[in-house]
Amino acid sequence: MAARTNKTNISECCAPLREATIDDASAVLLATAFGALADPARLRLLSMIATAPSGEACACDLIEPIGKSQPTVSHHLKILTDAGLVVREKRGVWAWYRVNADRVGQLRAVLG
Amino acid sequence: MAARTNKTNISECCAPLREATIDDASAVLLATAFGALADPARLRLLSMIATAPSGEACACDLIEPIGKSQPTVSHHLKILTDAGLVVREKRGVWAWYRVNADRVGQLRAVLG
DNA sequence: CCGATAGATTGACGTTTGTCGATGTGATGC
DNA sequence: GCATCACATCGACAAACGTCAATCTATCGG
Repeated sequence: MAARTNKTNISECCAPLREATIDDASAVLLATAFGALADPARLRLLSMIATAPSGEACACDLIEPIGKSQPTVSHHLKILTDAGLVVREKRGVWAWYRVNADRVGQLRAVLG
Repeated sequence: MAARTNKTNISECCAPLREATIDDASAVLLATAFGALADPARLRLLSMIATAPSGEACACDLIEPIGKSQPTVSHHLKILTDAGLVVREKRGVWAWYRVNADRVGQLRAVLG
């Protein structure tokens, strides 16, 4: 329940790892976020969305290049969305995804 | 076997996700690396090693704060080591770990 | 040598994850 | 209304993962 409610709670827990020992609660949130990046298919999805000329990609164009079934791709896109790494917008019959640069930047900052 | 042999193969696959669609082979390597960060205990271990005053931490000092058994902590340290995120040096009876800043920077660059 | 200690390895376990086929939902076109 | 298409959700299953107790391997101090 309510995956959408707490998906952005990482907002204030992004001090670089080297600056302070991370507490357990923040570690759990960050681990979930990095977990979203811990799959080849999701990395390629994220990359394909990020490199789309218009800045957004239709789910319909992502299925075939990934080489997985439609439910599987939908599943991966949901994980990326729940992690806040991409944003979904439904337009008509199609679902369009674009990268949430802020969230990606937060994870990047943790490694800084 | 030979986890140490191929742990640095990610060296040349670190173009930012937004610059080019990542190929499958690189995605697998990167996913493994991010997977090493996808666990709360490992994030805290990495953080504790990174924040150690001397730049390195003894495994013996990492077990109690993590609150997991010695084999479990050893297992997590192995995953971090195999992913190239930390370097292990055995001195006498003790194992000392320090962060591999280059590798962390590579992952950071992928999110750049 | 011998006992003690640090840490890695093994084996077993419950849980989580990735995957797919089948089905559900909601918009589009006729 | 009805058929169709894009996508999400469900249910099932195998593989991978996190965990611990038990054991093995070095190293050090007597």
